[in-house]
Amino acid sequence: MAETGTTTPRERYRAQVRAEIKQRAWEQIATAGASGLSLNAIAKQMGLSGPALYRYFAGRDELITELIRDAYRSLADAFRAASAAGAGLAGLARTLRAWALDDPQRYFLVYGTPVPGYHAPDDVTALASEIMASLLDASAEAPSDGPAAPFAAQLEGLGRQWADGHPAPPAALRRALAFWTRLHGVLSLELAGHFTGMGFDPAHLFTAELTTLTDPSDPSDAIDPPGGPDRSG
Amino acid sequence: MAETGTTTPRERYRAQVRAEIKQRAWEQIATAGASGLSLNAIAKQMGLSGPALYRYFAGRDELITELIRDAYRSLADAFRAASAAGAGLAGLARTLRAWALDDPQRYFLVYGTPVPGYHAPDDVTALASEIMASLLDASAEAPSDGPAAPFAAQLEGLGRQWADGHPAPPAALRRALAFWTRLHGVLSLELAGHFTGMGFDPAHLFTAELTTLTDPSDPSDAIDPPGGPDRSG
DNA sequence: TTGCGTTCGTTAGAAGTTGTAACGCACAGC
DNA sequence: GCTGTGCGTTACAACTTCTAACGAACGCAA
Repeated sequence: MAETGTTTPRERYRAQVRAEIKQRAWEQIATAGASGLSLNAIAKQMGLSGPALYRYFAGRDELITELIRDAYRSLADAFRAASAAGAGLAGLARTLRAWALDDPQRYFLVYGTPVPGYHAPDDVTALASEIMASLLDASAEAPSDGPAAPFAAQLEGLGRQWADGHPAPPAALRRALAFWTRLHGVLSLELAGHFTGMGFDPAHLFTAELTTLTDPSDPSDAIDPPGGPDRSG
Repeated sequence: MAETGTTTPRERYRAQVRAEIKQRAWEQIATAGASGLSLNAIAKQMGLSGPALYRYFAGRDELITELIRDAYRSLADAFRAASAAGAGLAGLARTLRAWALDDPQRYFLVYGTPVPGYHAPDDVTALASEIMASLLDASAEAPSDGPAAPFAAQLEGLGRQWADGHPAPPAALRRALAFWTRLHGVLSLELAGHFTGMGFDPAHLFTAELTTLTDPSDPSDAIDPPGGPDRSG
């Protein structure tokens, strides 16, 4: 079953050790955050000396970059799978939230505080584009008629730039952007613990914000219920 | 003008050195992030030996906690000043964005990736409540009639919990929450550089999201323009 | 099966970090 | 002017990342 292809024993061993290093790194990150990741501690856990790990990763930065890459790939895969299963914007939102709650620090590795000097390698930005492409696919499903809004008009033809030349109308771009920023806004604050002790269920806030995206004219969870004050006067 | 009160020369000197340490720390954080903060480097910059700083801060953690405290206080002050100047939700949004852009790492110190083990001291949560109070003040200004939405209904009487017993109606709580999460969503992604190279102005996206808060029924930047598809069929 | 070469893990060490301990000096207040 | 508190020092321990040099083990090929 394990059709590993033409890999030498050394390559297999190397891949296995690299995988174990990354797994231990994930465990460490989950409990101490990315800044608390220690190569030496990982080596000790594996019964190795510190410098041994440098045979597998050039250094701490490369390991973290690899973890970021895996995190992006994981989210991109989840989105692609959801898309393939026919999930719409709501399905993607559920996928995103489940992915985030599954490992909050993994979410923060992708969308959290950036290191000022760090610049993501090209393949990572490619994965980001793939994620955006799945999002645009789902955003384009819902029909968009009516005149283009001022900001949306600014988005004309930007799909080519974002996601592998995705040809999406401005309204879809606007919707995808709102999906991203609003759900990230709720999720990141929830995962950071800023809602603890506030007495409401973050999941409800998440779905309420989702509703503003999938059903913009649905008043059920709008900011202002219908029949508000007459603003024309 | 400088009514320092009854402070001994030693106290004044101590306060001055502490202030200089914090200032250098802010500079370091701005260029290398919070994880790149080094007490030794600060000491060298000030012409001191490493352990000298431990007379002023118990350790790295206490210094960072103090910086977080200052960051919270800074935002709370900015919000209070804006509120006192009669700023509404839009004014608070402008204040927030200017405060964030002024020092992105300071923003991330407050709303960025949390350290798993860290728990904020009580006075910091009190400042968070004060920020929330300013937000609720502005949120309560706009009248809210109509039936309470499902999620908003869950927020009944929660103002007492959030912000110094602030008596706000559910709709105001809902609005404040949306203000917080939506603007944070846009701001944090912008500051993290996730919009770079996408070809649109993050400021426009910010104001577009703000419009959904201050003018929920304004179609100008809504997700779906008016006259959308008939969803009842 | 017998080499040979790549790869791996080791120890040693440099340069950095946080943080503690002990010492001396200088300053402020009495 | 004396005295004690507070400050800065050096020395040190324990940790980190990361390099260098060495030896052993392993796979492959003849």
